[in-house]
Amino acid sequence: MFPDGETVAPAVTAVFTAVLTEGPISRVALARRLDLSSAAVTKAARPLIEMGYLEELAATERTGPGAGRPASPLVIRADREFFVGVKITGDELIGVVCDLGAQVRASAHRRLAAADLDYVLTQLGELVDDLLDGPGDYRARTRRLGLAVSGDVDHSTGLVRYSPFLRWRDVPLRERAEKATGLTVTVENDVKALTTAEHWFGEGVGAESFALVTVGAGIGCGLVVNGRLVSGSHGVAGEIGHVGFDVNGPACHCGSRGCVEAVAGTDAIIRDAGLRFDDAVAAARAGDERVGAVFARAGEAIGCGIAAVANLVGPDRIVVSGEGLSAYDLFEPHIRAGFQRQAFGAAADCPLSIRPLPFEEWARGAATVSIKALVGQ
Amino acid sequence: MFPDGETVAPAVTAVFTAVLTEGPISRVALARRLDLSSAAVTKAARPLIEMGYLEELAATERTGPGAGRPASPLVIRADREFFVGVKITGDELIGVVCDLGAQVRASAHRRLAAADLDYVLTQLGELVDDLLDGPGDYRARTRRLGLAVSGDVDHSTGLVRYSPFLRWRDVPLRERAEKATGLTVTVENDVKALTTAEHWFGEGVGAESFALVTVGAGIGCGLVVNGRLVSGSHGVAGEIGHVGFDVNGPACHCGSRGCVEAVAGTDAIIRDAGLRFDDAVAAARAGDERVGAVFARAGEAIGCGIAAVANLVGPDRIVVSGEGLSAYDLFEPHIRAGFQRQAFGAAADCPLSIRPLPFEEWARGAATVSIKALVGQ
DNA sequence: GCTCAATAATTTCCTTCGTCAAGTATTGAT
DNA sequence: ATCAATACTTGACGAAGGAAATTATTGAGC
Repeated sequence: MFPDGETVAPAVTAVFTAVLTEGPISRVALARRLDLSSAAVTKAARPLIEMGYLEELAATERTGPGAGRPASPLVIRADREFFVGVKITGDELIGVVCDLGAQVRASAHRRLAAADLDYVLTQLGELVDDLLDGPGDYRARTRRLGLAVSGDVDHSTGLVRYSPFLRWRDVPLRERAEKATGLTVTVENDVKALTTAEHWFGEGVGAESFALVTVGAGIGCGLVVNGRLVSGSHGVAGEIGHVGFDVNGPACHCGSRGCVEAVAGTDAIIRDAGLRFDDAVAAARAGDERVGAVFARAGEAIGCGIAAVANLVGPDRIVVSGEGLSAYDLFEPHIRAGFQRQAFGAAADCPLSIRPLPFEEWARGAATVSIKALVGQ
Repeated sequence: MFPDGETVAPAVTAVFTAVLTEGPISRVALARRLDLSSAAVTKAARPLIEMGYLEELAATERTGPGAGRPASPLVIRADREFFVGVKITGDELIGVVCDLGAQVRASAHRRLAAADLDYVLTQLGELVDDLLDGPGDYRARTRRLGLAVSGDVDHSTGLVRYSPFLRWRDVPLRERAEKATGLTVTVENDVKALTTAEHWFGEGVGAESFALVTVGAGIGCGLVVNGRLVSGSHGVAGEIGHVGFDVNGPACHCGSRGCVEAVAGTDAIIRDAGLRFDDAVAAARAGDERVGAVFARAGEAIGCGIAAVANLVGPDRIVVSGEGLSAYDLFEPHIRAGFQRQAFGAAADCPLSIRPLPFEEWARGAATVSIKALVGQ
């Protein structure tokens, strides 16, 4: 962690993380929040301020009775350090530079003509150079790169065990990418990266448990329980797309029938509508009832899958997003209906945010993972 | 914790818990397991031995190369302290006395003529007295009572928020039961209690993540993720019974259709077989194909529900149990088939233990919760 | 303006916990 | 016997937080 890999006290990590995700926040508030003495917070904050990661904000408006010394809230110095995040897909690299507050400062992408490792690494190196040496002069203050890859990824070793889209097996991606870029690299599964981003910097802030559902070609889910990301012991977790919806439904590529993904994945919609995805969206928007019903059923299936998550782990809040939600307007009410139908008891009260995914969000997730690595988590 | 509520060092708790669940185990092995120095283990073990909770076993067979001082494994002194566990149902109290190793030493039960709190507490007091003052002389070495109740229970305050079967709402059960019995009381949801029992003393030992599925009138599920029990922020978690199975299936009491419970709960089987549950079991065993198909479909639905858990959280292992599994032979193959069908990728490799639930197991779960409370968790 | 109560932050001192490194204990092999 | 190997114990030390006193900064009341 931090400039030269020194280990730091737990309280320092805790304070940094809390300011990062919940700042600006005063020392007393931190002490309450983290169950520490205010003395401990003062001590933990000092080195962070000295290293330039935090700064004190001028006291602003008061909250309490009105008497007493006003708090001096701590905030991140967002431009203290920058982070590169790159999402690697089968045919494209999407890269961003984020500041410490996970705000996107620059972005770039490259089409990939192939998926073989050496070629991808060359392209990655060039993409990172483009980002860091372009306008903004980020190079000097950037040490870390986060990579987001779909599939089975061992975050702790940086090994890509298996990525179907890239057709990679047991690729030591961290090691190779560090050589190719000269940066300290962190590798994570793409959905988990996005989940972390949303948990630390998005709508999941402060949640003890949280779920992020991505809707697209596949339907996935990242899970935070008891404040920690769920990994799944066999490398499988969050496969909401293969929760059952209709035993008698259409065959799924997984071998079963009627999985959520077999009803609501992009391919399923193309199949049921008999149109390309964009055309189906257009038709439904134009009022085609038959195609509209396809989206309705798909949305309902997604909602039922989400309800399964709510029923099983009971998260504080759920965010639904993904490139499939470019057709947000067609899905949204049906996702909610499916969720309400299937959520049991108080699970139905779980707040559900449904919204399309901004471009670059996946790459921002990758950058977030490298911020998390800086903090040492 | 411990004789007089003193707080103890984290390492002491860790060592005690590890010996409890994984003993006999030597100090070096504990040090490796808990990522502590062997010196720390020595220091943590000492007070536990002095208080009589642990003892040293004579060194037995050797494992390594053969040279070197043999290890002296630490074990629990199971009879150091006893724990009462009582499962409270709408019409019965089932109580056990367990030793520190969660072995049942005595058991008793009482039918309940009503479910009103004062009456139940009176009966509870008498049941506890029967257990402690009967043969075995447990009274002197028993300080704790664990209570398992179905429904929404706040474990930390001992408040029963809502229990449908008992028709209790916001009952301060811990407080009242402590007055009625003179013991230190811990209250927990019944499925969570059973899950803890299995995680600490049963087939879940050593698992970082673990699921226990109970099959009966309702179908429930307890979940351990990252070593911690999952609570669910709205008091809902583990509602595997209301995972979707068949959109077009029979109406469920929850308002949806085709939930696992609506197909595989005891009531559903009675409905579909047109017979009382026991008669249906007999008919299926006698080869009645129509009734056999009812069990087959029910088992498959349960298997799909379990697969949803495996797909979403990827536990190290899953145990399926419950009073419904008195018809174990009829369910088992179909549960496995449904699971295999719906489990995605590596999730299908998750070990599945399916077995009927011994009588008293629920009460043993309640006792386990009080053991956990002793250890301070 | 001065004093006081209220709240925030800091300082100083101290306890606690766990590590390190050195030592003791107990074995099998030569 | 001696030695290597492994298990455990001891005592000195250091890092991390807590408690309580102290300083800082405000508004309210006079």
